[in-house]
Amino acid sequence: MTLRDVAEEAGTSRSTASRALAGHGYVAGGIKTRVEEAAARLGYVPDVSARTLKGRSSGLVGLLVSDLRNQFYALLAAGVEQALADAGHQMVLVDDHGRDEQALAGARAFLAMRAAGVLLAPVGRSATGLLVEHGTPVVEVDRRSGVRGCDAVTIDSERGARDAVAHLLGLGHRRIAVVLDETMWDTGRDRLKGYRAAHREAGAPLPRKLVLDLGLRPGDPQADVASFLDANPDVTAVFAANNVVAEAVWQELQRRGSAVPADCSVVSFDDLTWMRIVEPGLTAVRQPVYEMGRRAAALLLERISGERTRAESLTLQPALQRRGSTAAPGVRA
Amino acid sequence: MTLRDVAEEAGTSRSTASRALAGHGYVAGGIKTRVEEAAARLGYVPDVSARTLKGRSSGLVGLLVSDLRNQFYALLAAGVEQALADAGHQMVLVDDHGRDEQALAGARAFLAMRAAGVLLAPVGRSATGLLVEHGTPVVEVDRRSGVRGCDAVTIDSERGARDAVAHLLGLGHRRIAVVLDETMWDTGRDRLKGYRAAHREAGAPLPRKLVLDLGLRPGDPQADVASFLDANPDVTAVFAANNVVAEAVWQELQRRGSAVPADCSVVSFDDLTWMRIVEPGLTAVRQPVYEMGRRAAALLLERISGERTRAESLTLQPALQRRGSTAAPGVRA
DNA sequence: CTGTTAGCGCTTTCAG
DNA sequence: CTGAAAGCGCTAACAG
Repeated sequence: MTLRDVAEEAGTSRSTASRALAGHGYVAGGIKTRVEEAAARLGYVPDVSARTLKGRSSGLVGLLVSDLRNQFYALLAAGVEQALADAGHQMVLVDDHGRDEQALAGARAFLAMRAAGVLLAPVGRSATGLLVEHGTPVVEVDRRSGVRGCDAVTIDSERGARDAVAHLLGLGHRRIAVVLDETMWDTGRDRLKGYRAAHREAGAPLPRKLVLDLGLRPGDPQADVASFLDANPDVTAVFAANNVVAEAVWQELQRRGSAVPADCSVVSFDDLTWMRIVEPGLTAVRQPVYEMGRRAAALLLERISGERTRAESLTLQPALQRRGSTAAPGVRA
Repeated sequence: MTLRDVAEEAGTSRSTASRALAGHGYVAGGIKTRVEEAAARLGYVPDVSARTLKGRSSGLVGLLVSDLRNQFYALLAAGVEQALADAGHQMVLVDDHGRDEQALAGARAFLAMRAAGVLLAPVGRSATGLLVEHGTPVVEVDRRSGVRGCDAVTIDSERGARDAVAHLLGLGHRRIAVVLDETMWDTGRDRLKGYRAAHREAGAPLPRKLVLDLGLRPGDPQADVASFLDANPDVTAVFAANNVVAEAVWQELQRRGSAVPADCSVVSFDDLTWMRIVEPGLTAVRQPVYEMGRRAAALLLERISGERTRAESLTLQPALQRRGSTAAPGVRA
């Protein structure tokens, strides 16, 4: 079932059929409908490979994430898909499971399929580099690798963290722990910066040794949280730097029967479904994740279409969502 | 950067370079390494479109889901991606947002890119039909459209529902409501069947009018649950047929201050993260969703490779996960 | 306005 | 074992 068949069915040449279906170029009205009817009758579906080979874009856009099972990335992917589909593009989704080799393999696949552009949410630096080098339009999402020439959409991590910690300080907490799982990317680093900045701005002394870094592949994060809390019984509040560590913290507090917020207040960076369902609701820094996906895709589409050539960075603002998990030290919700 | 450049760099012909890189066909050892080095030096990435055009498969596999923001589908997609990536395929993910037109557009896109196969999780019947008609290998996941010739992986909905409701009946409940959002697919229908079968098997009379169908695009599901509960104050337990309605039910019980399980027991079909985090844990029918994605992809790969030509159906078994939300009527956890 | 021609990058006979 | 040649399906000049 090729264009040739359609042309024969309509009694015309392949080029005319091509023009009739593509819409550009001159075609007589009568012929045009005849070709369209023939195509419909035969159930003709144009071959993207042939079109791509001829120099036009594949219409495919790659999205690389580091863990699709994490609701954060799922939402991001949903936003990206939405914006791409509206523009008639397809999304090729690759999950690197946090491994740089897989990220590279994904990037190579994107190159091989001549992807119109790529969105990168994992950012091992190597994938970004490879793609940019080959001239593929790239937008980094959530994290930045520092490679020049690519667009980026991020969320103001420092600001979100500062707001969260300032909220706790405002309630009177002075022994606030921060729990994170990486400081190698700007997300983790900036959230730590925000934690410090909030203390500075409040004129509160920066507690020593209240930073717990679980690492990206923790054996048993909840156990680590447990021993940390055992070692620091004077902690009255915890700032969890993302949804994964927030879960570990929450579960551990539950396990040991700590009353939240009476014994310990909790704030999470990243606001997922369960945080508003649990009792008392978990105070969280809401990130516009779906929106971030949409905006990133939009930025990429501008690049692809050539409307814009200069790299652009967008920073979205998070918002603190106050719920029952935060109160003054010792106070019940 | 084409094969021609690599061939020139290696001082050989295109055909030889092709054979050297592809691995099949006769190539002298020395030449082979020379070509490989040249390719590496130039950063050559083969063009999938050209390869596809030449008759080989695109290596792309489509996945159509109805709502990626729903964690169920995100997990499914993650499982699919994992299995596909292991086999060297890429996943093109389309979200139809429950609209049949979008599903069709997605299916057409899959055809246009000559997808090696497609996994269908939304199953408006039309997409399945179109793909099967064109000879694309199709695996239906979670729901079946009834179209012949495609493989399927589903979860035993009736059995899961029966177990859940039998559990409630065993605890002594006799006024058990079932809340669902569709009965047009086998998922909804079978869960309703299971609800009835459990009553039958327990010799319990089937309550009249305790079936609440919220519909797929409910205005305000929680409000509907509220008026239903108002109208049926004698209900002592609720069986929620999926994670979406479970959330509405849970939130409404919380809003009205009903004690779970003392005032009302709850079971959900589909076990998400939040259900084990809330207090008391939500008893749920655990579906192996990620596994279902992997198995479905595996089935598809068998079809694609031609190892198997007969359609095959797989049914996975769910398992009831008992938590605090279910107890005998009137009993506190 | 329409048809002929060439060629995108690759693979694959088929001679050499 | 290697190279020349043809062609996958489509589009874009360029003649007619």
